[in-house]
Amino acid sequence: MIELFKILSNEHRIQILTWLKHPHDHFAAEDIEPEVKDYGVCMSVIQRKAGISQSTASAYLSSMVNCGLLKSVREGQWTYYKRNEEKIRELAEYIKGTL
Amino acid sequence: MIELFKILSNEHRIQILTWLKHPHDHFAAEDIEPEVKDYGVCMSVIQRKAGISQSTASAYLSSMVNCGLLKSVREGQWTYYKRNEEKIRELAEYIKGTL
DNA sequence: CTATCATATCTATATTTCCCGAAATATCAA
DNA sequence: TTGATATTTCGGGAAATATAGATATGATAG
Repeated sequence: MIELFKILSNEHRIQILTWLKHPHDHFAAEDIEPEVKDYGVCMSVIQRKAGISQSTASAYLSSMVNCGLLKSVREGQWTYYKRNEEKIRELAEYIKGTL
Repeated sequence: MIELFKILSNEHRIQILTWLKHPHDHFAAEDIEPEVKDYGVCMSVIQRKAGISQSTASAYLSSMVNCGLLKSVREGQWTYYKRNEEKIRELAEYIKGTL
């Protein structure tokens, strides 16, 4: 849980999380993998939009996957990221119930 | 909000917050100010229980007041701390709704 | 007034985080 | 194979944070 809060203590990471909540409101349609595949958005697209270096984007996104906030799928040379809604719900429950 | 997550990124501070949720389960009755006064628990008591230095306790608690998680009342030489339930509810709502 | 207790603040140092560029790796296409 | 693109890993400097000890302030008891 502590780890989760650390990850959320950064403007860019929060932003990425909210962008991915409604990808179609924030990314061009061609930058979002088809609903059927449910792949989300790939790193370079997120990186450009966030205005951070690729190494930083990579580190951010993998830390978000590690703590369970995001899920990723590698497809060829691309890695697609999308939210893990369950984890986010869990976090809200924890704050409401336990904290 | 970012600030809030930073504050929550620390084991001791999370612990203090949960202790203060049900003070009677975690502190001696005489260390809790009367319900009527609704003052909560004073710093030195929290500090001893947390096993941190006095200066650290002071910094933790005032940072928690600053970000709205706690409320404090100074009474003579003591400062009593209690939770700001509204802020905590707001946080859960933010995560559930906006994030 | 003096001593003492509770708290706040100041100073200093160790640790962590932020975030980049460069290099390495992976994949695909020609 | 060569080249282009996507991603990951490595190394590190700057900035922020953590946290202790020393000191200051303020209240209270004797």
